[in-house]
Amino acid sequence: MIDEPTGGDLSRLRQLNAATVLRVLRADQPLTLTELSRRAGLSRASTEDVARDLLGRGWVTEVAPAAGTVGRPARRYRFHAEAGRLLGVDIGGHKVLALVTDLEGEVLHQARIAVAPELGRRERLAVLDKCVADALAGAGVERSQIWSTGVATTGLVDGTGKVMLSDSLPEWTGVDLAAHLRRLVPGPVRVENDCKLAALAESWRGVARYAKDVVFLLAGLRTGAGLIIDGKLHRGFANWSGEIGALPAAGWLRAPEHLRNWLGADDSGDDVERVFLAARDGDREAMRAVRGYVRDIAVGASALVLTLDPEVVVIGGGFSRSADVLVEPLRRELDRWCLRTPEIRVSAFADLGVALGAVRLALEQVESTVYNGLKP
Amino acid sequence: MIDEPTGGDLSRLRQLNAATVLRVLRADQPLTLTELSRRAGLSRASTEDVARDLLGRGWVTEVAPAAGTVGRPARRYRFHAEAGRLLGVDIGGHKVLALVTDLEGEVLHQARIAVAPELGRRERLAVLDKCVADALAGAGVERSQIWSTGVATTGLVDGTGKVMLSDSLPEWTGVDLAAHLRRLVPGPVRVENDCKLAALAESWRGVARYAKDVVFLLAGLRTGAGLIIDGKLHRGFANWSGEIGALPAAGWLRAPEHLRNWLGADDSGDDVERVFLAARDGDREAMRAVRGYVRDIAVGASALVLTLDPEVVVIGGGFSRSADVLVEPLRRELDRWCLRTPEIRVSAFADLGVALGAVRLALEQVESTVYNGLKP
DNA sequence: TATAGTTATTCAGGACTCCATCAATAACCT
DNA sequence: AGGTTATTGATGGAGTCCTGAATAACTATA
Repeated sequence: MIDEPTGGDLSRLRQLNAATVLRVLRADQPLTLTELSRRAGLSRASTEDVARDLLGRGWVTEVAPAAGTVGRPARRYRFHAEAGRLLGVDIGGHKVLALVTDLEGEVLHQARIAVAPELGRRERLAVLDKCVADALAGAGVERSQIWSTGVATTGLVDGTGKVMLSDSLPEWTGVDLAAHLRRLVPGPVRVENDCKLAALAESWRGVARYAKDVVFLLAGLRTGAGLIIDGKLHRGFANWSGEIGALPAAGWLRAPEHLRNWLGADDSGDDVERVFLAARDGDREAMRAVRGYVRDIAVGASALVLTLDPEVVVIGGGFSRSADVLVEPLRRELDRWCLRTPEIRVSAFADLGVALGAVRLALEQVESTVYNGLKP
Repeated sequence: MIDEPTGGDLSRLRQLNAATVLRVLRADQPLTLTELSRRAGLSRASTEDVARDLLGRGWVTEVAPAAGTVGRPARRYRFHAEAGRLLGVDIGGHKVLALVTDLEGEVLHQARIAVAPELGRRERLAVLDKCVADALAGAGVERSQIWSTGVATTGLVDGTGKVMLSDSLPEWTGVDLAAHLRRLVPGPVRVENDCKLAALAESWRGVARYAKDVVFLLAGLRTGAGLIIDGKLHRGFANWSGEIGALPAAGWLRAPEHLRNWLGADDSGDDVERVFLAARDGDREAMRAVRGYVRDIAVGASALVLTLDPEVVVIGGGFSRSADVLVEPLRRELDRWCLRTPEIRVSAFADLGVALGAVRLALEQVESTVYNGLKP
């Protein structure tokens, strides 16, 4: 959050203290000055000073005092989440999803538009524009109120917000999403790969909240991974981290074949669910197909786990709806290969995870400017 | 380095400033006050104040003014590396190595004792004691001058400094090295796995100095890995990171067989070098053996690279002496599997790398206490 | 209903750290 | 010996934090 705690000016100290007060306040909501000062490690007097300052800048607001307490009722403050809005967008193969949230990441409105995977670039961008407009309208928010935007997309993304490579959407390669979004909304725009953002969401407010090191598996017809290392999203030198699936020995390329074979010729994407349903009902062939799928997935997953030794593995993506059929076999397979099998948890975000990660990306941007500067 | 930049007291600001001045000073050595103030971002007056403070505490010393400059010669300061000593120990299968350094990590003396791999636990610990004593005597340093100690050992280490598992030295499992060393020297003692520390050394003052993400491969009859992620040593939840070798699909278990087969029945460890020499001389069979070895190693290495997308891969360990025969084939194999092949570099530490990593571990301990507190 | 008890708030005084500025000082070069 | 250049030292002012005493608001109890 803070770039370099290099010390310096007196005002720098005030900045740091203001930042901690804000952080404490955001950790749990309405606090009295005395509580605040205790948790921030400052004297009451200074805390008051800082609070007045933050109040003036619009970062915090006052809440009605709590009733029914002994003594003079204390003023209570909370983080002013309504001061600005965040936009998080998930551009997937089958849908575009836009979330408008407050500065806490609380979702105010979501808009969703289904699209065909074979849709062209221009048309997809048009859908994106429409979806963002819908979300803003639904939340009753002007474009100008958006402080920061996060965008998730399939494919690998470079540092500037351009899509470098997308094998599921060939037409998508080369799109400069950051530039496109910047025309729509003010404030910074950051773009990132969908797996990575789903991982970020899980470590932010998902099932991996308290873990420092997390492996997130996006399980679907496409298999992907996102890594949280030391509490932060790991990107790597050229943003190609987590691409273990490219290694044939990892088994991820072959894995979905087991499911497709069971389905037969009709390979329409949405039908894959049927295998899991059948397996749950005890269909022998379906169970075998699922087992084969898991066995293949598990090799790559084990490679990730053995490399990083994470605290928890999170299963997300389309197949996570059928996680009850997947988790136990996966655990058994990981037990087979790993020195220490991490906890396995299933995402609880349904198909919102990626978009929430995008929101988190937007929020990180805001936090980084807040915590060193407190300018806005 | 700094736990929580929580701000707080006025004295905290002074601490931060003192820490930055020290950091600046350590980055490159003798500096005048004006230079120091410029780089630390403080006013000259404050810098002087801080410098006087640090001088009084023994953290910096004065150097003779530079001659041949115009104007009044400025006082020059440098980090007082002689204020304390560090001890770094590498306990390997075939040798015990102890380094005594100053606070910059400059080696004052090294002591080395060769041991047989089959040596028992008590005897090995006795050798360790001897080696430490030799190193101290050779450097002319009293035990009491040692501020901090780092220990590298084969096998996996738990958080308290106990060896949890060592397959190369079965008798070693369960040894409480931290406790043992604490009886020998004052100050904190930290213990870590040898691969991890070799990686740390490379990112500290080795060939991976400027990289944020590094995969270090310890190539020898045993293959291992250490990971630097975001500039820090990655340990994982239970300190089992980098153990990709446990996965059969990674090929690391099988890899040395290629070399052993060429060598024939006489499998004495030191002879492996012969394969590489023969391969360099053009022996067809030897070349085939080396190629097979590299092909197997490369699968696991690719798994690490694809997972993390590091900037550089460093080859260390016993075989790094023959790196000229290994690097090119390895690069070709990585090209085959990886989306982006990182730079490949060869360690320049010969067999000192692990011990230097141990020194770095000791130094980190000192830095963490220095930068928040400045007590000693 | 009045008073004691409890907790928050407000205010003033004191201490510490940093900065800007200016005069004094020291060494080197010509 | 004088000029040049840079450092050193001292002073005053500003910003921030802390402590402690006085005041304010509300509850509980007689």
